Amino acid sequence: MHGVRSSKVKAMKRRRLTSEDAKEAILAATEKRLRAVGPDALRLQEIAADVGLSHPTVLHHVGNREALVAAVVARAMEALETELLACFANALEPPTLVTTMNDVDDVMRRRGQARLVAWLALTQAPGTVNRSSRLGDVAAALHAARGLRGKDAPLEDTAFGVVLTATSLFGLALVGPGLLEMLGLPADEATMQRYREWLSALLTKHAELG
Amino acid sequence: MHGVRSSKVKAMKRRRLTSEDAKEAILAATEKRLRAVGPDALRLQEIAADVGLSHPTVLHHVGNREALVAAVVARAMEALETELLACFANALEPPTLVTTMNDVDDVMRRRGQARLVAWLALTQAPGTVNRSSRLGDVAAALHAARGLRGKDAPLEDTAFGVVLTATSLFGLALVGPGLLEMLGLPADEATMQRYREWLSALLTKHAELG
DNA sequence: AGCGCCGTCTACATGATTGTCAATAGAGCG
DNA sequence: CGCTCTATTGACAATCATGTAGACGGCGCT
Repeated sequence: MHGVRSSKVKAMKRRRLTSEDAKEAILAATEKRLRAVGPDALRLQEIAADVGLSHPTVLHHVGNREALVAAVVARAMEALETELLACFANALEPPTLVTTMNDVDDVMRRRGQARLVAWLALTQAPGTVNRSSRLGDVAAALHAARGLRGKDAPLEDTAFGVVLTATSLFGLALVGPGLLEMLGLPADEATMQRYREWLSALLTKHAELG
Repeated sequence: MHGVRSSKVKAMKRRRLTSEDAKEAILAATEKRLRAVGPDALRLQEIAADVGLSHPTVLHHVGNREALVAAVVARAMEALETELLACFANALEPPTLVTTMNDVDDVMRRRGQARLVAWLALTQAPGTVNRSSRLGDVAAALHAARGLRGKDAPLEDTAFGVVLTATSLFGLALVGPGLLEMLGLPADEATMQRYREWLSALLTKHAELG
């Protein structure tokens, strides 16, 4: 029933990982399941099964369930911020704005970060968010770049552009297909791509005019 | 210890509700908790305590936990669609676009519908969404109204405007405060209001130009 | 008042999940 | 090869949530 690991008395081949490898595998498996089912539905047994261990071994490495979730969340948020900064760093020297949008969309959808953020927003108490974020610096840099091209506007204008991009692509990643279907649009990748281009054009036009 | 309802053998004043009243109270309490903690963390005992009943009584009225959640979700989605349609019905004769945005924002944030939708998007299997939505008709009506004022554009342009409004206000309701803080903006209601005005102006300008 | 329906309760059964513990067994090292 | 260290595990404990069973008791009806 248990495949390789049977309940025979003898001849059980245990594989033995280093502490680091085991913990890394456990964190990775937990993060995967966290994106899929959220923190409440996380089951130590399932995580252990994914890694190929028993659940007491998981507890041995991470302490308890709460610490495991906390560690994974911290790790994932760190990765998210790094990825987003990479997207906007490219935006400072933009081929066009749409490539930045595609990058952000890739982070949100393909890498599942939108689901992760949504889980946190829904389950974590407000105020548990990352306080010292480098995203503000990026917004300031974007604004400075705009200023160099002549037209300058209040800093808040640039920041609102970032808010628009982030919230819309975040929302689209979560409820995009359903929303498009409710509107009678095809809920396929081509439509999503056209929307991103449309949104880019909207913001670009706004930035070029007053 | 239990306040009114003690464990004394005699003299227990039971209040007796009609079947409809009890079920309504149970659904209302469940919906409230569903918004707060999500479907996984729903506890029949807590719902029962909110209503002032014991948990077997709750089960007596709703059958089982799964049916309870299903009933509440159906009810809430129905209400959500009605509320959104009301917002956009006013948008057909707009004082300005910003009032529609404020209405939608009120539905999403104040009434907590954004959290509800997010829970569903995260927990329900994709494709469980409401298929026959009247939202497509509203988008078509909006587009027709635009056409009457001269400038006409592809229908998708109007639909994308709805997508933008819905996704951005939805995302703002979920992660707005945290995002604003990360950008160095004050995460207060005034900033949110300015953002809605900014977004309205953006779309209005787009609609008036090509 | 007597009767019956049914909403409500207490008590219990059942299963799932987290966490503990002592024993087992790889792997490096003398 | 034997020894130590510790990753690993099965068995167990404790808690909790869902669901069941039977008794209790309002409340309407005759």
